[in-house]
Amino acid sequence: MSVIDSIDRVATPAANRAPETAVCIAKRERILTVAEDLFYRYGFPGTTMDRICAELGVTKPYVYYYFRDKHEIVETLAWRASLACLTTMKFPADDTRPAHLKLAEGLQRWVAACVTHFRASALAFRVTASLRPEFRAELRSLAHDFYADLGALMDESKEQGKLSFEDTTVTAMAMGGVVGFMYTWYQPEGRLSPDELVSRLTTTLFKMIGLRATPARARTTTKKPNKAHG
Amino acid sequence: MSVIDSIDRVATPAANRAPETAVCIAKRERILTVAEDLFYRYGFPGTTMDRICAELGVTKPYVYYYFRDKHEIVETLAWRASLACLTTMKFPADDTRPAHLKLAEGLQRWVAACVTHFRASALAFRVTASLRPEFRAELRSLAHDFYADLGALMDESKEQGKLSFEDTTVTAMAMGGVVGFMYTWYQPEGRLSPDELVSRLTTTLFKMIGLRATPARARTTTKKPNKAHG
DNA sequence: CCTACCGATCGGTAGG
DNA sequence: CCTACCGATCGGTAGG
Repeated sequence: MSVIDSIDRVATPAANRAPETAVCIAKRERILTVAEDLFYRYGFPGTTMDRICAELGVTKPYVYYYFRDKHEIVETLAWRASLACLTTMKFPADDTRPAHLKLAEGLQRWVAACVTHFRASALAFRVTASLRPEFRAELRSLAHDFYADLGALMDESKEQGKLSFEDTTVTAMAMGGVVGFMYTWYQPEGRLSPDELVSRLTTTLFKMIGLRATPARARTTTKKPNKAHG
Repeated sequence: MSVIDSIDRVATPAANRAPETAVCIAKRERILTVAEDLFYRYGFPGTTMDRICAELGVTKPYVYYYFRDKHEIVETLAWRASLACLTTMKFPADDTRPAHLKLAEGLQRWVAACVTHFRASALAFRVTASLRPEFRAELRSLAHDFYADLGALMDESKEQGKLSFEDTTVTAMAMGGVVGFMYTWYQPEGRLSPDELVSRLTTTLFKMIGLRATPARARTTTKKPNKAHG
């Protein structure tokens, strides 16, 4: 998969920098975790390298050992999230189920991925202007492929009489708004649990295309431990 | 209306600066037009005052004569757009139509306003981190009131058996995503005319809440002359 | 209404 | 001798 290859191109440190030992990877991930939260809260220009370092309790050369520059950090985050969200409409070649069943599963996965990665996926939209043009083009390409897959499944299901909607493109974009805009209002500690939110949003998407099916049980990958544990 | 009052507080120059003559207002508007396009394309931090001045063919003191600082420009733009989009669910006290008819009209107006102001409304979402906290709070308050009105109309219509949806808040937020996310994909010179886009998006919103009504003829206020003229 | 210029702060990197 | 890291400071540019 060329798509899977490209994550390494962005996310893997160059040979002359941090090696890929378990310790280095862990430190690298810690930087990413802190940066993700700061970028989400204060935006890309509003987050200084000094702030990231302060939050980590380290100095700048520490961070610059693991990342070439500030852009490599935000691009790694945005790329991971985009990859997680925008490959959910791909199915193996030997998957011969009818289109509307694949679509139902894909939409469910899409929503779940967007809920899980809502912080980082916000980056892909909000900091667009701060991203390098080449990287923006890659994100656009990823999104383009996703909407092509989504539109194809929608059209095929519609031809088979399983869906009802007016305009494929506008409806697909409208669905993109439903999940893509979530970062403006979603609060992980809010009224709904991640799984409940996924379920309700998936139901909404189904309704938008006239898909009559019950969403399967949601499965989100929450990094933080659940509140029920405390 | 306290809401209408507040536009002056933000948009009107202070007394010790530019007077409100027709010429001054026109110059001010020209700055806003140029800035809106640049902010939309390059973001708030990515748009330098030098760039705005270069685009206008003036020097910085010219711009600083009409605006106190960079923030006043972006806040004027964001406030106008937000006001236009987020007061569409308000109706006169003597409007005694059933809730679902008001809702249909309100949704239509909302979509039309978002299409018309898509550049500036993008600011309200994308440059959030760059806005002054007090101004962000005012935008949030405006949005809060809007969703309160929207939710009330939705609930009332639902009680009267005119609508079908699962969760009021999630559905309202999902609709917000449909129109709010438009700035990421809408191209004014694209396949659909503004009116066609408004019509299709309104249809999508109606479908999300099970509202069975035909959207009225769209009316968008496009500032640029239509292509059909050329 | 312009030229010239400031205080402050940014991302990134030198030597040790 | 290498890695991982520190204190100090660089050049360049932002808003004003």
